[in-house]
Parts: sequence; C-alpha cells; structure tokens
Amino acid sequence: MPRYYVTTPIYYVNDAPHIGHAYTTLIGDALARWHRLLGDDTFFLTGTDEHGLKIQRTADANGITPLEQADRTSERFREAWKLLDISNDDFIRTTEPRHHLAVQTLLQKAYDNGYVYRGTYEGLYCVACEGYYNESDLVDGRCPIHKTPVETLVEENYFFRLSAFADRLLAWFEADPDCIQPDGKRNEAAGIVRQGLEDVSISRTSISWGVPVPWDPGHVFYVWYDALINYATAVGYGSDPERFAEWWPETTHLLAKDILRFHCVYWPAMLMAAGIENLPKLRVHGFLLVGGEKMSKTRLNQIAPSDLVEDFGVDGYRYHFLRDNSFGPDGDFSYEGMIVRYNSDLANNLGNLLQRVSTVVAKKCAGIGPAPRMDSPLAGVVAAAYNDAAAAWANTQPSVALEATWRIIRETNDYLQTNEPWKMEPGPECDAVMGDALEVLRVVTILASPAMPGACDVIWRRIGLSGSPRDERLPAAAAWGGYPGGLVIEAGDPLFPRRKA
RNA sequence: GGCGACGUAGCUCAGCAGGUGAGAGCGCUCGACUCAUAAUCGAGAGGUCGACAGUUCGAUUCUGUCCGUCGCUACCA
Repeated sequence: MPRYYVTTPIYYVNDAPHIGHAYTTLIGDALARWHRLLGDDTFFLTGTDEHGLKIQRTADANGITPLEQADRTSERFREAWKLLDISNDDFIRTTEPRHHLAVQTLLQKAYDNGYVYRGTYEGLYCVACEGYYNESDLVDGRCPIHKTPVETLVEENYFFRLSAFADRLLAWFEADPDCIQPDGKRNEAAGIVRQGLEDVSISRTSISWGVPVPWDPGHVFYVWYDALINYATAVGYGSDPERFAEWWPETTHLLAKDILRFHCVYWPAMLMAAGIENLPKLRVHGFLLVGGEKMSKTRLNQIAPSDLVEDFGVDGYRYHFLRDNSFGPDGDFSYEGMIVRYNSDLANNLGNLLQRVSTVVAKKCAGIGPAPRMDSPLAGVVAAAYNDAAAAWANTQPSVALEATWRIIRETNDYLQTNEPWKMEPGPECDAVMGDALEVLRVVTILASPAMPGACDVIWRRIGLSGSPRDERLPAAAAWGGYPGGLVIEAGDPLFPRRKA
C-alpha cells in the first residue's frame, strides 16, 4: 500500500493559534484526508515547538515554569485543531522524551560524521534582552528595545558545517524539481545557497530550556535545530528504525514562506549530515494577509479561527480557506469576501442543489431516490472534473481541486434547469433526471469530503447512503453509476444558510 | 546594489512551447423560470492582456529597456 506522510510545521508556543497557523494545518488535513480516500497508508503530523529563550522568558514573566508555559499554549493549539476537525494522527511536542532522544541521536550522528564542531561565537549582546543582535538591528549602536549599549560577548558554541553542503543542495534542487514547490520557492532556496552558506551556531550555553547536547551537557541545542527534527521523531527516528525506514521516504512538509530557509536549506543539510539519504518534499505557501497587511501581534490584526467558525461553521471555515487562496502566493483575507464565497459556493450552489433535489424527489419520486442512467450527459462532466481534481490534489492545489469539483455542481444546476423535472409527470423520465442529480451529489460529497468532512457526512446520509464518504475509495468511487437508487431521501433544513453581508 | 517574481475584465485570478474574433468565478444590466436558501438558468455590457522598442508574415504569449508592486539577499559612505 502506498504511504503518505505529511507534516505541518510545529507551532511555536509563544503565540496563540490564528488563521495563518490554521491555514497550513488545514491544507495538511485536507491532503491527508484525500490520500486516505485514495487508500494510501497516511500519517498526518502536527505539534508544538516548545523550547528556547522566548518561552523561558514568557514563563518567567508569568511566574511559572517553562513547561507549564508550554503546556498552556500547546493545549490551545490542540483545542483549535479539534474545533476545526483536524484529523492529525499524532501531535508532537518537542518537550517529549521521544523527541529529546531523536534530537540527540541525529545531531550525535552529524557530530560523529564531522559536521559539527566546537567554535566561538562572537556577537553583540544585550544584557537586558539576554540575546544577540546583528549590527544592522541596532539603533545608533544600541539595543533597539532597551536603548542600552550592547557589549561584545564571546560564547563557546557548536557549529553545524552548513557550508559543506552547498553543492549537494544545489544538485538536489536541480535533479528533482519536485523537491520544493512551487518553482519560485525552489528558486528562492537555490538563491540562498548560491549566495554562499556560512556555518551556523546550533547550541547555547546561556540558556537551559532545550535539549542537552549529548557529548557536552553544558550546552543545549538552539531551538531551530531541535525543532526541525520533530518530523523524524514522529515516525520513529532514534527509537524505531524499521518504522522510520518505512515512512521517511514518503515525507511531505508543508510550510509558510517565512521559514523557507530553515526547511529548504538547513534541514536537508542536517539530514545529509546525519547520513539520512531520503530528503523530504517541501511545499511552501504564502501568507494570509488581512486587509493587505501581514498579521502580527503588534498590529492587533490576528484573527482566531474560532471567531469565524462561529459565523460560518467548521465546514464553511474549512471550505473558504482551502478554496479561496491558491497554494503558493500570498492571499488576502476579508470577512466580506468570506461571506460572498460562502453564499455563492455553499449556499447557492451546493446547499441549494441538495435542497431542490430532495424537494423534487419528494414530490415526484415519492421520496425514494432513483438510480442514475449510465448514459447521463453528466457522466462525462464528473469524469473530467475528477481527473482535474485528482491532479490538483497531487500538486498541492486544494483550491484548484475544489474549483474542479464545483464545476460538477454548476453543470448539475444547469442540467436540472434544462430538464425541469418539477414539470414532469412522475415516471421513468423524471426518475432518470433525479437519479443523475443524486449520483452527482454522491460523487461530489466524496470529492468535497477532504474539505468539508462534517457537511459531507450529512449530505451522504440525506441522500440515503449509509456509512460515510470517508469510507469510499478513489478512483473507483468516483466512477459514474455508484448511486444504487431505491434509497429514502431525507429532506432537511438548508445545510448552509445564507449569510447576510 | 545583486537575484527573482509579478503587473490580463469593477474584484480575485486562469491562460498563452507566438497564430482565426482574449477566458473563469464573483459583481453589474436585461430576460427566463419558480423545484430551491430573493436560490437557479440564459443573454449582455465591460479589457489598447503595465509602457515603449525589437525579433517575426504575425506577440498578451519571445527579447531588451522603463514604470509600478513585492520577495529574497548584500552592502553603504
């Protein structure tokens, strides 16, 4: 059975979950659900990143331990994902023992292989910040936050020999264009490498909230080098070599463009340094902007998923973010735009189609859904849309996949309008039209289920089918003619009530 | 400064390995229908495909320059 391992970044617990975090997680969830429909053995991972100076400081400020601080925020992410119907198979936290073991194992390997060495880091240090600054960050030679003079400090660090991997990284980019997508993001990664790579400091002695360096316990690993390894941890690195060997070659990482450098350059190099041959596929998307501006704490324009779920429902929320933004470029979110799309795609097209079909079946077919005809003109529409949708999911383009799926819905509304079954006498001709419409609903429900699992379960049930679309297997289930007929159609309230602007 | 991306209907975008009259969705106008969530269907208006120059029989599609937006990256007296 094919395997599919997809990850989101692990989110740093210094920030509460917002629609940007949720966007990546949602893409991962939809992809995982699509692959489950394909029958792939699927593993979907998300989690939280919990080490580092910022967490330690926040904890100090709140008068609690770093772990307590991490517990609190990590829990908020788990709650958010539960709210959004996220079907992750695991939730990893970097504070877990399994992860410490993996980090120490992987970096020990890199050390043993000669890619980690002891050196001195010299930097401009602000005592109040307990942190280093680049010269360019300083304001008049002083700390930008405290306005106090910085001092030059020298710290013993371990360095990762990143500079040794430039050629191999470039060769990888070139040999396998699919390694990083979209193309533009791969070019960006290549650009970073071509600029010249310097070795990077990967340990700290000034803080203790992290994973200890195994060969020198006075150091902890710098948070980034600890965090990336989570992807390996979760499939058994360091603890279950057999499991790791099975899953690792099928890895796809989803990430936003701000962490491209770490994922597309540092991380593959670290894997090479540790002697791990298979490199992950990387899928990089842009930001969700709000009113054209980046979301940030200081602008106070962060939007929590729960605010929108309240107004649009989980499935309305999920559909919107999967459909409205193409994967790759930045996208602009607006509440008004969300209403427009919800009303158009969900209320007017899908919801209304279900409603009119169930009403006509009640009036003209005694409430019993007829079987479709095999030579329906809609069969070709469905087949073409399925091919497009499948290709789009394979290319990490949920918006394109859903657009293709919705073409079926539009064609079917058109089909009903043309045939006017509500004007027909009950009988074979009317049954044929309504059977076709029900068959469309069956297929659409399967194809849309990665985006809207809850709503699709409801539609599935209303058209008389048992079980759930998630139990279906593609591509067989998308073949025309699967609706058996003779099922009781349930009329219900509108599934997606229109929203007022 | 270097590298790169982008600039196509009111909005969001697709498309073009160069070739008859440029596309989708939404919005708008008109009409049809009334099974349906004031939903649906049809017709239509609306674009010098950023500007200029070049290559070509022919460019929105290729090349160059410029303007504008943005990203990555470097540096500065």
